[in-house]
Amino acid sequence: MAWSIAQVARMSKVTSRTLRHYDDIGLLPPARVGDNGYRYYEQEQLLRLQQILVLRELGLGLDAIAEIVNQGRDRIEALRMHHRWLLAERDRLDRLARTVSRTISEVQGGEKVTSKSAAHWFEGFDSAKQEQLQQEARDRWGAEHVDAANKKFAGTPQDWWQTEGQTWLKSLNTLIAHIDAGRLPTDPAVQETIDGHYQWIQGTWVPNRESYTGLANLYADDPRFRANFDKTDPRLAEYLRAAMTEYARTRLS
Amino acid sequence: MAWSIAQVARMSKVTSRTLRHYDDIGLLPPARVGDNGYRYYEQEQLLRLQQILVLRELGLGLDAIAEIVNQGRDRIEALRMHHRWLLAERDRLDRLARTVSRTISEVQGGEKVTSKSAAHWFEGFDSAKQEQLQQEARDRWGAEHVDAANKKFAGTPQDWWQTEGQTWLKSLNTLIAHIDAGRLPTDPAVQETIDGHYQWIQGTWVPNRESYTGLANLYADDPRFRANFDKTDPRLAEYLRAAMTEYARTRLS
DNA sequence: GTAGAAGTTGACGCAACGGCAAAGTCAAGG
DNA sequence: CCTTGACTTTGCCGTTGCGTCAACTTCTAC
Repeated sequence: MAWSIAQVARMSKVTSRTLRHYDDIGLLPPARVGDNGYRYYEQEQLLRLQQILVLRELGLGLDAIAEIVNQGRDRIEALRMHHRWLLAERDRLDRLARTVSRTISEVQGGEKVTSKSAAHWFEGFDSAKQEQLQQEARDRWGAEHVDAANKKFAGTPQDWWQTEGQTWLKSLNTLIAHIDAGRLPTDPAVQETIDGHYQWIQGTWVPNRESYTGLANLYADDPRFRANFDKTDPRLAEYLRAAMTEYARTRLS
Repeated sequence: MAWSIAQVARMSKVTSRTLRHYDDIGLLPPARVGDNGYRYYEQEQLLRLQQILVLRELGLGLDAIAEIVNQGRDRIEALRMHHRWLLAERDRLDRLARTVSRTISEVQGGEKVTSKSAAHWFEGFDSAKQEQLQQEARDRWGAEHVDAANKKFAGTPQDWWQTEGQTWLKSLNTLIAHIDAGRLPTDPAVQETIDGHYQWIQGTWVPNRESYTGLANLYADDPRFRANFDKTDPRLAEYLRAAMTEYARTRLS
């Protein structure tokens, strides 16, 4: 079923002016615009609006919200991530309340304040920064193509590794050869190997500098990937991180 | 001890530019300005800054924050109020997280959405409004003069009622006479009686329209006051509320 | 047809800073 | 004393995300 702009505004407590603004900037286009020029919204738009409001609540700017909302391909995963962010923010507010409690005690105690104790007065105010959440989302979706490829073969990470992963293994063996030859991760030959990986990735995902760097960190830090790399060669994970990070820095924006 | 602006900025994670802005608008003047023109802050200012940051975190505008921070005369009470607001906000974020959890379940269930179910998607987004918190603070301080007068006599609310309250009781008896005479709360004679109350209050507190209205509501809604009014005459509380509200509307700004 | 509600677009203003420039002050080292 | 770099000042401009308002169109009920 479809809702008019006023109905959506009432449900969501967002003004119709804001909804139009979000349409203007492409953040939340309506499902359709009638012959009369009126906007009509469907379930898909309401779900998207909820995501927007969560991220707005968490203090993100609209450009960051657009990026996160637009790039998510698995809605359930996105919602789970938002849920986790909300719980983290809830816990931060709890910490804030505890900071105020502590202040009450100190003021009642009439103690002389020092630089050290005063610093405690501001614990919890340093909220999750836009960049941190944005980066986490990028890391998340950077890993998505791996999950998607894994799902495609309807198997476990080990299955992927034994099949599609063999292509990737060839690249890894090349990297190991680079290591044995004493080449730095920044060496042009190493970067060419990484470029092969980057071209391969583009089949399902086009990362930018930040998200490709995020993927590099994921390979090195996530136990699933780390275990496989270490099995092949214990030097590999960190070498790969350095090489991919360099590639992202010099060739991506 | 005194802190420079950069030291305060580092402790509080607020930029020095913002601290200067707060000085400019009178929200947070420094303890003193040195001969060199530099701002120096003391414990008092840090405590005030913490309050400002709490209220900012809760979404209040700076003008509302100024009002709340400036009017509080009992710091401990103010901090307790802020603590309570933070806990309420924390609980709201918890509700938001639950809303997202519910959405996850519904989307996974693939159910068709109705107007009724969609409305649940936005539960928790309606945060505490600036006006609500402002009003609560005004109510709080509106009641403060009663508490202060009560403390002055170092007794219980009943003590106050038996002593200073007798002056107040005379006004109430006049109001009861107005009721018996069938005069509406808006009647000029009634308003003159309320004016007597207003003049009496000014000994300890100068309310504006909103805070005097808040006091009217406090008298009618707070069990301590309500019980005393009902004891005198069951018609009194609501009549007083209406009369004081009218007085505030027509004579205060 | 009329009136009021609902919706549109466009434009302006506001709040709360962040960033930057220009200039002054301070402290340490030569 | 001079120099340098860190720290601080004031003033000004721009940004972001709306809220408000005006002028106009569309819809619905009487």
